[in-house]
Amino acid sequence: MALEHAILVSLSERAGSGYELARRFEKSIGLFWSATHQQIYRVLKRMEEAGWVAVETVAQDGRPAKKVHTVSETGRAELRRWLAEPDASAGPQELAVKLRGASFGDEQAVAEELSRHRRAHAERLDAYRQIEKRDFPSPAGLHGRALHQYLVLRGGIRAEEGQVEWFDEVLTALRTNPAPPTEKDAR
Amino acid sequence: MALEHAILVSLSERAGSGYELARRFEKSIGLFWSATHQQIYRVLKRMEEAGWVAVETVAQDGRPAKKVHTVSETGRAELRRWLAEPDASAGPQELAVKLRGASFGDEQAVAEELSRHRRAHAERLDAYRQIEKRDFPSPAGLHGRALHQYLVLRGGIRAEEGQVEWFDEVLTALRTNPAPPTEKDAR
DNA sequence: GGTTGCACTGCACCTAGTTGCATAGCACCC
DNA sequence: GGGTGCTATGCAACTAGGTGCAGTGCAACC
Repeated sequence: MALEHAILVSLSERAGSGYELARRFEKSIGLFWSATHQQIYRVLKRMEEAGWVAVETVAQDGRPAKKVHTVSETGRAELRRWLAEPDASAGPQELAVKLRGASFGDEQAVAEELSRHRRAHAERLDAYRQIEKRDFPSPAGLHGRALHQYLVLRGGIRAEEGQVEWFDEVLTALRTNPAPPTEKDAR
Repeated sequence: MALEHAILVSLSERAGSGYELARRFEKSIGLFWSATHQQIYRVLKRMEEAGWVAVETVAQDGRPAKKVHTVSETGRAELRRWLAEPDASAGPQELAVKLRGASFGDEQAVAEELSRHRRAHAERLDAYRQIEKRDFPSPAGLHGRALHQYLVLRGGIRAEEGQVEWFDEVLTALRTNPAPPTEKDAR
């Protein structure tokens, strides 16, 4: 599930402890991605060992000390790498994480990845529609098993339509309002 | 993921070997549910031990013998139980399996389960729309990080809209063309 | 006659992720 | 004085699922 990268995005937005991350994942990010504190602690440890994050223990009064994790330069590089890397098996959640993290890497590369996925979903949608035409030319009178199968197919069609429309909305918006050039680009 | 029940539905439609199931899951069912042959073999074994399926080894000429799995009365009972059982944590795939298998149990109970989920998705959609109104009152000029976050939220909204519309299509169709009464009901 | 591919089963190992529990101090309520 | 609940970390055990590999026998291709 590439939880590592979701955490990199979240920590890039704001440094935090495992506990804080767990709470963020319950809310904003967790609306479309769930992770228990256990999983987060384990992944954070792995990321620390890999040098993606730096850890600083911060004492607090009245509560246990927390370990604040900050993304290191190595981590930033890894995030940039992952953002630009094509991944045909990525699902909507992964793509949402990539989009959400696009400003920490190359927005244009993320747009291209989304464009590739748009094509794949459009093809699948087309395949579904052909099945619909072939197997259910007149769905009005269906009932029982055939109706159920038809309705499941309709669900697939609706899901793919929604996906494709979303990709179009995203790609249009990114083209209309691209990220401002960074200092690096300006040099 | 309740692979057991997806297999029960598939085997109820037609008895088959592990290999055949694996190929079905690549196609029709696998459009929205994937499973490797390994996982299927393991689950079939478990189901056999639980008495949900009966196994018959069928010799074939020119190819290895296959083990044809047939759903037993215990398995049919389990499927009926699962179909009627409310499950708040069920995702679209699980619900699609329930719908696809509805004719092997109580169609009305499945409709009620779908109706419950419709409500949950409608509530989540509402919550998303409020976030949209509050945090992005005028999205036209957004760019960079804020734009990315807005577009992810738009994805959530579109997904929930699509879900709710699908539930409505299904519930309307089931109400308009309900399953014909079974012999059991007629008694 | 050798390679490739398909049908069919299964073992062994690995990864990701969940659940249950433990610890520990403080705050707040009754 | 005791229960509940929050912040904060972590271990141990379990489940689900994927990957890699292996064997058998036939058919079809070149």
